[in-house]
Amino acid sequence: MDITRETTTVTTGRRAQGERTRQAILETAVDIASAEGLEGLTIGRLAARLSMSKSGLFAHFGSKEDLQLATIEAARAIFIHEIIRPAFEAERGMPRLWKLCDIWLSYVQGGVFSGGCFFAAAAAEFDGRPGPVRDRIAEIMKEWLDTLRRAVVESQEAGQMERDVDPAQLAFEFNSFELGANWSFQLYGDKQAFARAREAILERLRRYSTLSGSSLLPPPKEKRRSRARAR
Amino acid sequence: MDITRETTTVTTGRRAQGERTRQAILETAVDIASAEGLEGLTIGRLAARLSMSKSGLFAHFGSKEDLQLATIEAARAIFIHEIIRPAFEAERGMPRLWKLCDIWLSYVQGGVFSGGCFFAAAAAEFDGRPGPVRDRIAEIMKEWLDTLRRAVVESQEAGQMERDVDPAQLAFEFNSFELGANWSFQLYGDKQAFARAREAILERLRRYSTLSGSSLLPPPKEKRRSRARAR
DNA sequence: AGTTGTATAGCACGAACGTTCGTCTTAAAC
DNA sequence: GTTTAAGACGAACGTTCGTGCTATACAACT
Repeated sequence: MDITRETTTVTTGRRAQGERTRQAILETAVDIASAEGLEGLTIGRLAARLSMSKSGLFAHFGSKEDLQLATIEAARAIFIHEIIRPAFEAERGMPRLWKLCDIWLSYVQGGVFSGGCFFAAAAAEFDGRPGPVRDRIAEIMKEWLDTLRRAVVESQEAGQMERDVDPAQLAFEFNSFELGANWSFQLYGDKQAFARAREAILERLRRYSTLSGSSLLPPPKEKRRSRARAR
Repeated sequence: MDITRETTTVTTGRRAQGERTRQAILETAVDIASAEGLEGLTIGRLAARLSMSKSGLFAHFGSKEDLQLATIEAARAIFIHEIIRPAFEAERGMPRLWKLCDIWLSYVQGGVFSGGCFFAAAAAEFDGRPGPVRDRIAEIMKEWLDTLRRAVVESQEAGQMERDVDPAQLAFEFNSFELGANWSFQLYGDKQAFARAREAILERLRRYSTLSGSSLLPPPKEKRRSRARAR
């Protein structure tokens, strides 16, 4: 409560230009980083894209690492705003679980970040470089995995999913499908990968559902066979 | 045979020295690249690790891109030697399909490359940078995906797997599990991820198997369970 | 013995990197 | 109207990058 008031007081009372510029920088930074990586996110390139001087831009962050960390936070905010929040408007349980996966796939497909999933790329880039950046990425991805796992648990608690399903196992599998779809799309431009991921996820949701023909999930595709032939 | 003698004898000929050095360079290059990425694979660092001069090393390759491409080929050779070849010793059909997945997981777990799967890392790094390097990586990963898909088809032809399974779909799912396990292990050091991937793959193989309780696959539960707990 | 060709080293280059510094502008505070 | 400080700038730092040129050590062949 105090914090929000504090920030508004500062921004309106004092010159708001600094924070506004910083925000514009981070917006561009997220875009560059998702395509070129957090290391390819260069201060010079960033400054050029924003028609700023390197030094003027750099003054907003104490170091390159700080810039990377701030960029990660900005990407997390977008992720929460674009995926978590809308998915949580769905009813707790299987609908929410499905919507989490569905929206995630849509957000990669729709190109919210031009380089695919920001965190998948960042994780692959930094998984071998210890430090605060890697730690923060790992934390955020664990948040996501935990959100999936909790949605599975809640599905079971709501009596919508069989109880002998291991939530962590299912979360692992769903996350893997998303990584797989992202990988296939980024490397081959293969849009069909999203359909494959959705099919894999839905197949499992239906199989573990306690309600046969549940209206909690979208209706099954008609002839899966004929579609598979056309390739 | 010759190689052991070669190392002891210096008089193998000046002309053979070049290729031998080149091979030693690539061996180290693959290791560095798997951990630091193909861009982090720096000529200076590589030369330092090998106690060579930058220029002397550089002379073996016309450009950095050539070095990257040569490193990719070296990694592919290792991949074929360590995974494809031993898996193809298994009987064509489900045993081979399973062994492909199983060995892949073992090879990441065993740390053949210190940065996890070389190609998963390279694909993530280059998926947004057009050029020969990216193209070659995409080709090689397609080879792998195709190997999986063909193993599925052969399982069906051998009458071991239900025919209404879409081979490309199953290959996508298995590849996703492998990417997921690699991701989880690299980011969290989570060895349990390999057990999860194996469980997911085996579950599907058993479900689609035409032979219930098939001896073509490892037996369910038992040791794998207790092993998964010990972490 | 002298020539030739290969393998490596030495050195320097231009560019780009992250970073620091001093300076100018300008809106707000007094 | 003067003072203050935030914000942006240009120049330069030292380092590392990839990449050329040139020289040398040595095996092979004439």
